[in-house]
Amino acid sequence: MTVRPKAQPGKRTNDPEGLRKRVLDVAEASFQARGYHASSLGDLMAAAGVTGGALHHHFPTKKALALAVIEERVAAAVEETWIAPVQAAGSTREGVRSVFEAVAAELEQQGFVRGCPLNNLAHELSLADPDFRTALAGIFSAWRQAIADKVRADQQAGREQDTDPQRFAALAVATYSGAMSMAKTTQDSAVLRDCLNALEQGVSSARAKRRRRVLRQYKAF
Amino acid sequence: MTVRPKAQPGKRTNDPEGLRKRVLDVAEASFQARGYHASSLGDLMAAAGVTGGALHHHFPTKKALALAVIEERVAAAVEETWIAPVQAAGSTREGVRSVFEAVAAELEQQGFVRGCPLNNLAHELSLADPDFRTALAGIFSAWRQAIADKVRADQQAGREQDTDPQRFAALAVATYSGAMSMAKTTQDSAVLRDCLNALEQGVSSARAKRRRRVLRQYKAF
DNA sequence: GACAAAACAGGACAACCGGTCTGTTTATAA
DNA sequence: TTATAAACAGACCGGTTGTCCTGTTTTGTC
Repeated sequence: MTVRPKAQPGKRTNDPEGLRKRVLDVAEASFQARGYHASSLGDLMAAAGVTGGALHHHFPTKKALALAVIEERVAAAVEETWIAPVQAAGSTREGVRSVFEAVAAELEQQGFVRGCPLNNLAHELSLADPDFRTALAGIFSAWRQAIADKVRADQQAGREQDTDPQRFAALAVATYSGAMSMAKTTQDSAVLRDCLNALEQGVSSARAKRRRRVLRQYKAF
Repeated sequence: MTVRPKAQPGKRTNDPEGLRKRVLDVAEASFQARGYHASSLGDLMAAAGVTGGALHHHFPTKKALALAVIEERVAAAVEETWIAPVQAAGSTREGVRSVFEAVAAELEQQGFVRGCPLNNLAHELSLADPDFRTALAGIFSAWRQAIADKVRADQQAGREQDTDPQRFAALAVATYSGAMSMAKTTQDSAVLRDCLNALEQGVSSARAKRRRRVLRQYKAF
């Protein structure tokens, strides 16, 4: 995985930041792939090329390590894959669509689904420890708020007047989370596209829907 | 928790089915509250009042126990709380609404959120073992199919002509799963109602939406 | 260079985990 | 009753886990 400059006997170079980063890299990946409880510190140490003493120096407990992964890595992942793209998009719906499609494309390319980092840890740790729960809830909150803010920006531009920002944000986050959950379980990213299409059809094709409804009523009787 | 008829020395009554049920009860609850890896067989044995020999007789391995919980309990829970109510409802939307509201009411009544049994285990075990993944994926599939079938029934009754059954089913399941995930993390069931409202507003208020859109365009310029 | 603090090495340990094993008791059928 | 298998009891074991502890090396500061 990551290259570790194995010191020949007698030479050592202290690199606290680099070592800390390596540990976080490995922990993030292992928590994502195997979960918190199934990831042993021994495995992480071996994978990161780090001794017990060094690990304990930077992260006194396993919980401290997980908390750092959540606050520094999971939060950043949500920021990078969701918040920033939505903020940069021309509209909320464009942003949501682009994220769904980007994630689906990435999953299809890499061939398997590891799931959403936030949801993976949220399910395993929310009830295990109040500190975990608080940290994870904060990320969910920021995620939702970013989408709601984007809806409000749309509304100030004269769009989405009939959309409740908070509700839509909740729906978007829930749909994505649930879709990723199913995608992980079925190992098939198609459900992501199904959900996106259903989401868009439901909330934005009002005109087409009304036309069809009239036609159908003719045929129904 | 459950009453265990502790045998006085010399008297014992074999009750294989009852013992098996007690173990499954305890395992289901513990897997739900603490997760699979965080539940030790020792704890389960103590909680169920069962010895190691008895446990091993009915469930040779921890994996076998978990598989039984998934196939017998989690599947039944989805059937009971989702599939049956939706099938019994007058329409898909009524069914979905009633389930969301029933779950939200139950959560508010009991004061805290344990999360969705299926999603909890799906996140922790889907990547851990192919057998787990297959069993869990089957439950998701049945869940989705039941909703999709209900939509098709609606369509044969002349409704929901503009709804794609598969997509709507995926959206409903994903929204519920994701909402429960957030509810568990924030320990607040309000997000369930937010998602339900957003879901219903999005897919069923086409007429009202169109009216508002026209009015807004007047004001916008 | 002297010195203190930070960074790291690596072993030790006690608790715990899941599984196995042997033996005993209960139910079933002949 | 007797044989036969199922049901259960309870101790045991090898391996693992997270954490701690002592010691050594590097780094920064005066």
